[in-house]
This record gives sequence, C-alpha cells and structure tokens, in this order.
Amino acid sequence: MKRMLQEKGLHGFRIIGKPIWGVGCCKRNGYVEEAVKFQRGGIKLAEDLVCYNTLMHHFVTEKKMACGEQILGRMLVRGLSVDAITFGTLIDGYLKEGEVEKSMVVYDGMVKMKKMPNLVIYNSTVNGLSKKGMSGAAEGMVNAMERKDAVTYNTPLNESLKTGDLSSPGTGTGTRNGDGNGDGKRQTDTSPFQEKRSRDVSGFRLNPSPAFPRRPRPLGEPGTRDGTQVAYPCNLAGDVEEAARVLSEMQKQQEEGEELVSLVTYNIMFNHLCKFGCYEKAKEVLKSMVERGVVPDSITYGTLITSFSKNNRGGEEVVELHDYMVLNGVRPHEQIYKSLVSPLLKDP
DNA sequence: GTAGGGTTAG
Repeated sequence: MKRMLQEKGLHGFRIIGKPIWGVGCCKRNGYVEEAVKFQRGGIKLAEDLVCYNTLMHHFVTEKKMACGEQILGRMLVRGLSVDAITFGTLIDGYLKEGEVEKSMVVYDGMVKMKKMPNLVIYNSTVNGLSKKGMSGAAEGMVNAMERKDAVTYNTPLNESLKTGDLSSPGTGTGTRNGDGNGDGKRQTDTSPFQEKRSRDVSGFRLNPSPAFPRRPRPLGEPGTRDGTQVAYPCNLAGDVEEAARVLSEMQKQQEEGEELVSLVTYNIMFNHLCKFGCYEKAKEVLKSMVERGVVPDSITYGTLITSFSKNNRGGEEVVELHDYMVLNGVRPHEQIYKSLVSPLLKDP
C-alpha cells in the first residue's frame, strides 16, 4: 500500500500511525485531488490538523466555500483541534469572494471558541475590505491593530493609489503631475466613485458585527513607542507624490526596527509611479530600495521595463535599467526581456 | 529535523 502511494507521487504518505507527511506533501506535488479521492475511497489517511488545514486551503482556493465549511464541521465533529489557521483560511476565502458578512460570521465563531485572531487574519481582512472599496472600514481595522507589518499596508496602499485614475493619455510623457492636476481631477472623474465608496463604508459602520474589528491582542505592552504612527495610506486618491512621501516615512520607521516596507510595497509604488508618468521618481525609489538591500524581482523588472519602453524613454534608458537591475540580482522576466530588451541590444 | 494561512503586474 505504501508503495502504491509512492508510485502516485504521494511520498511520505502515511496510512495511520506515526508522524506523517500528509496531504501537505501531496499538495506540493500537485496531488491534492488524489488525496481527496483516497479519502473518499475509504483508504484511511492520517487525519490531523495540518492535513485538514491543507484541504481547507485547497477547497478555498478552488472557491468551494461549501466544502470548506464541511471540512470545518468535520474537524469539530471528530474532536480535532482547530486553530487560527483553520479559521483564517476560511475567512480569507470568503473575503476573496467579496463575502464580508460571511467572513464576519466565521470570525465570530472563532472568537466564541476562544481562539485569538492573529496578524494574518487581520491582514486578510484589511485586504478584503480594501478590495471591496471599504477603505474607511479598512482604515478602522488598521488603527485598531496593535501589531502591523508590511502586508498590512500593501493592499490599502495599492487600492488607494488606484482610485485617483487621472487617465490623460497623450500628455503622459514629460509632464510632472504637480498640484495643478489635483484640482482638475476632483471636479471630473472621481467624484461619483467617491460618493459610492463612502456610502459603502457608512453601510458597514451602521451594522458592524459586535466583536469586529477587535484588537489582535490585549497585550498592553508597556514599551510600545507611540507617536510614531505611520499615516495610514487610505486617501491618497492617486496622488503618487504624496504616496512617495508616505513611503519614505515608512522607510524611516523601518530603520527603527518596524517591518513596514517590503519588496511588494516597492512594486506597488513602481506600478503607480510609472502609470502617472513619474519615471525619475521611480528610478530614485529603485535606487533607494536597492541601497536598502531589497533585491528586485521579476515583477519589478516587468513593471519598470514595460512602462519605460511604452513611453519611449529611449532604448538607452531601458537597457540601462535592465543592467542596473541585473547587476543587483534580478532574474529578468524572460518574455519581457526577449520582446523589449534584447531587440535593443542588436548591434550590427 | 518535519507540514498548513495573508500582500504587488499582466
């Protein structure tokens, strides 16, 4: 039997008894389906917390929320322990489906079982709320959170920059988006959207679930340095200059030991800086990122090379950018390299 | 020694 499992690629699978390499291992090998079939087919596989959590994650990413609920039910019925990861996975699944209410129901259930929500669950919720346009609610959560990390801010920052879509094609190239633009956009594009957004938020505020949001931990840590709160990036409305300012504040706090800026944060900034034509600023930020020891990845590469090429910044600058990133450890996005960079290198 | 959850583009 064990050999059969191994032949199927289910290495380390155990038929009950000892420490296991359960479904988690199958998943790595792309065999979750097999594991599920085995389970249905009466072959007894090890059933423990990690195994069920892995199944839960699988169902949730397939958007099979009913199955996720079933997994939770089965765990409870069998008296298995259930932890924050079990609940967190389910909560995140609902939020990704835009089902804020249902995520709150699960959250309440968790609290009733005396399980403390952790940072990941809060981040997940902030992410879900932001993507639903409920920036006010998201901001409320962030303010109520005691601990935060880079993930906490990434989605709100991204969403906040997206909203002020000043699409002015054609004028894109050298124009800096100074103060003048701010007035123009307020009168035209964004106002209907903002109205809708604040309605959503107030709707949320009128019917909040009793225990939600709540502080992550009642830990009254005496030594917390306060007054160093980062301005929460909730209403940047496409103002990249302001965003860049917020970023440098966050970088400052990073130096004081708080992990608030990550590679993803930089990638978000690059994306928006380029969209708004702030190429020089983008290069500055790239430099400061590298100097802080953050290595660009293929998303960084793709974002920067694509927009620099699109806007005809000149081949030289694109190549220069490519070289700089490669020298600093990026593995170029292959397709983008082939289509945009290597043609520039042809020398007859 | 061991496993499982959250963030960015196209």
